[in-house]
Amino acid sequence: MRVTLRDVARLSSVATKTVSRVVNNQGEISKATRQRVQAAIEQLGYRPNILARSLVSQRSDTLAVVASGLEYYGPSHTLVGIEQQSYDLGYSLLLSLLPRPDDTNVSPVLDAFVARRVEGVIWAVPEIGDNRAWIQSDLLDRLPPIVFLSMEPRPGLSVVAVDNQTGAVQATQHLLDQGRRKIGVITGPLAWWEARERYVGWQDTLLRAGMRVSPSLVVNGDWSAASGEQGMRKLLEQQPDIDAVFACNDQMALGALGIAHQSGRCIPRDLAIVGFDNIPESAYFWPPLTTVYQQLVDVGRIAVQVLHKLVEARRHSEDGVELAATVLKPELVIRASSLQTPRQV
Amino acid sequence: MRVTLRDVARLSSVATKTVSRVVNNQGEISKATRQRVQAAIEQLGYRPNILARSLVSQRSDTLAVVASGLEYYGPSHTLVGIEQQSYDLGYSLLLSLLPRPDDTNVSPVLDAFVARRVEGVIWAVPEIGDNRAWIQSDLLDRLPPIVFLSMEPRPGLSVVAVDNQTGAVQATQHLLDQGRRKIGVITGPLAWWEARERYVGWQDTLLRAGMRVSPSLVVNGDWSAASGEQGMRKLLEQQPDIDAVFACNDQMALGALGIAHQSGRCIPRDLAIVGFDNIPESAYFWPPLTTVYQQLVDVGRIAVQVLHKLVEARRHSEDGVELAATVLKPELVIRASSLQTPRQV
DNA sequence: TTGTAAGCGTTATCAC
DNA sequence: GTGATAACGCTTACAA
Repeated sequence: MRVTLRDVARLSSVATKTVSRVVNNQGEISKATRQRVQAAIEQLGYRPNILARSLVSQRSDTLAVVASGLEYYGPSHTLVGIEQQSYDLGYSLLLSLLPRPDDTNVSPVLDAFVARRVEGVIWAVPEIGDNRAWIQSDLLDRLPPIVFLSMEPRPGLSVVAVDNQTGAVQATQHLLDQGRRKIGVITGPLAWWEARERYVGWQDTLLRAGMRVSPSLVVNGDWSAASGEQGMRKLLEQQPDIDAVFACNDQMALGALGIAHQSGRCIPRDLAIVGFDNIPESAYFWPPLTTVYQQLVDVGRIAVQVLHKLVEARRHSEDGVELAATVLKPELVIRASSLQTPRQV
Repeated sequence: MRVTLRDVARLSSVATKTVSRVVNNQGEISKATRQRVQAAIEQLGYRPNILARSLVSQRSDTLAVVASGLEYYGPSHTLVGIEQQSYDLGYSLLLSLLPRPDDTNVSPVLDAFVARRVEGVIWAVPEIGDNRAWIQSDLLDRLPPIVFLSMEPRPGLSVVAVDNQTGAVQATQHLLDQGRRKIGVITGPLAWWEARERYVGWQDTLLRAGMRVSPSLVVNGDWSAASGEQGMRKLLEQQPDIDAVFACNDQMALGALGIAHQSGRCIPRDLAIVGFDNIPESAYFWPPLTTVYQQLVDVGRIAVQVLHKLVEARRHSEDGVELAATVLKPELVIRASSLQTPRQV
C-alpha cells in the first residue's frame, strides 16, 4: 500500500539516493536513469513523505497563524494575505483560532506549533487588555520567530500594523474641513489597542484645531451595529446640536445612520457620518459611507515577508536581526455621508 | 540547542522508551521514575517532535482545508466551524486557499497535502462550472478521505451542504403569503450550484402557486451589491409593476434597496425585498432585511465530524463506509423589508 | 554520474 | 516496571 523511495529504487534498479535526486531535481543525473526512475514513480504512484524529509533536513517549511474573529472583515482579509504570501514563498500554513480574542491562556496552541516544528508564527490576534502578557514570559524564548499584527509596536518585537491613529485623524480632519464643528465619536471597546488609537486620533485632531473635547461628544461602542444605534441615540440626547459623528468602524456607522434617519435628520446635511474599515457594503449604505480604508491583505502579506526573513536569518544563524515595526498608512475614502456642507444655522 | 528524547533519557538515567511513556502517559510507570523524567524534561526544556512521531506512528493528526473567497461571509464562517471542530477532535489544520474559486488546476494543492500525509481533507470551495471535474480523475484514489461542502450531493462522495433550494422556497413563499404577486429575482452567477438552487427554488414556488414565470422577472447578478443595483434598475424597467424581489444574497439585496429607494418606492409598502445569508449588517439595512439564515458554522463542524469518522474507519481499515450527504435546512428570518401588506391597487 | 552508510527523533516489539 | 533494538522514510556525508 505505502510506496517509499526504496520501492521506487528497487523497481528502477538504482540507489535510493538517486531517486531522491530525481524527486528533488538536484545533482546531475543521466537522462536514461531519470526516465527510468520517473517511470517507476509513475507506475507505483509514489508520493514523497515530507514529514520524513523534515525530520532529517531540520526544516518543516511550515508557518503557523493564530487568529481570532475570523467571522469579521478585518481578520479574514488579513488571513487571505497571510495565506497567499505563505503559498508564494513555498510554506504550508497551519491555522489556529482563539475562540476568544482576549484569551490569555495561549500556551496550548503555541506548544502544538513547537511540537510540529513550525518555522515561524504570525500572531494575528488583536491586542486586548493584557492578552499580550505572555510575551514577557519565557514562552517566547522557546518559540520560533514570531510576527505580531495589530498591536502597539514595541522594541524587541516584529510588529506589522496599520496606523489607526492617523486613520482617525484623517477622518476627523475631513469632517473639520467640511465645516463641521460639533464632532462626536462612537468608540470601539477601549480595551482594544486599535480602538484606543482611533479615539486618540479623534481627540488630538479636535484639540489641535483648538476645540473643546466635551465628554458629551463621546460614547463607547463594542464594534457592533447595535452598539452604534445605542451610541447614536445617546449622542443625540447628550448633544442635540451635534453635526458630525466619527464611528470607529463601519458596523457602528451603519447603526448610527439608522438612528440618525429615525431622528428625522438628513444625512449629510444635518449630520455627517464617517466610519472605519471600508467594508464592501459601506459603499451601498444610505447614503454611501465615508470611511477609512486599511490595506489588510497587505498587512498579512507583509507580515509573512518579514517572518520569512526572520526564518532565513535563523537558518543561517545570523544574529542580531533588527526587529522593527512596519506601519501602514490607511486612506480616507470619501463618499456622500460626509460630503455636503452643513446647513447654516 | 535541540533537545531530544535521548537527552532526557540520559539526564534521568532511563531508557528512551521510558521517557516516551511518560510523555504520552501510557503504561505503568513508577512515581519516582516519572518525577525524575519530568524534572529532566523541565530542566532541558524538552518539546516532543510530532513529525518524528508521525513518521513511525503513521498518523499525522492533521486535516487540511481548501477554501476560497475567505473575504466573504459564507466561507469565513464555515472555516470557523471547521477549525473549532478540528481543534476539539485534536487535529491540526492546514489551510490552503484557491485564489480563484473556479480554478480547475487543483493537483498542486492536493499533492502538497498528500506529501504532508494529512489524514483528511475538507473541500470548502463552492461548485462552479466544471471545477469538480477533477473528482472523476484518478486523483481521488490517491487521496485521504475527503468531505465536500457546498456542492450538489452525488453518490460515492461525502457532501455537507445547506439546502439552498428550500431556503429560496421559504423566501418566495413568504412573499406570496404577504400577498405579493409580481415577484422578481436577482440571481447569483448561474455557474454556481448554489445560485442555480436558489433560482430553482424561486421558480418552483411560483409555478406551484400557479403563477407565470416571466423572463422579465429575472435578472442575473454576480453576488456583488453593484450587481444588485444594476439588477434592480433592470427589473424596474422591464416590469414596472413589480411588487417584490428575491435577491439571492444580502449584498445584492442591499444594492437593490438603494435603487428601489432612489426610484421613489417605499419599502416594503411598494416593494418587498428578501435576501439570502443573513449577514450581520442585514438587520440594520433600511429597512431591516428579511433574509435566509444558513448555519454555516455548523456546516463546518459537521463536515469535520463526518471526516473524522471516515479517518477512523480508514485507520481500522473498515471497508464500505457509506458516503452520504448531509443537508442542513436554512431558516427564514423575517424583518421589516417584506412585512407590510402591499398597497391595494 | 551513481551508490553506501549513518542518522534525523520518535514509537513498537519483545525481552528482562 | 523498564530497557535494548529495530524500524518509520528520507537526506547528507562520503565513497566509488
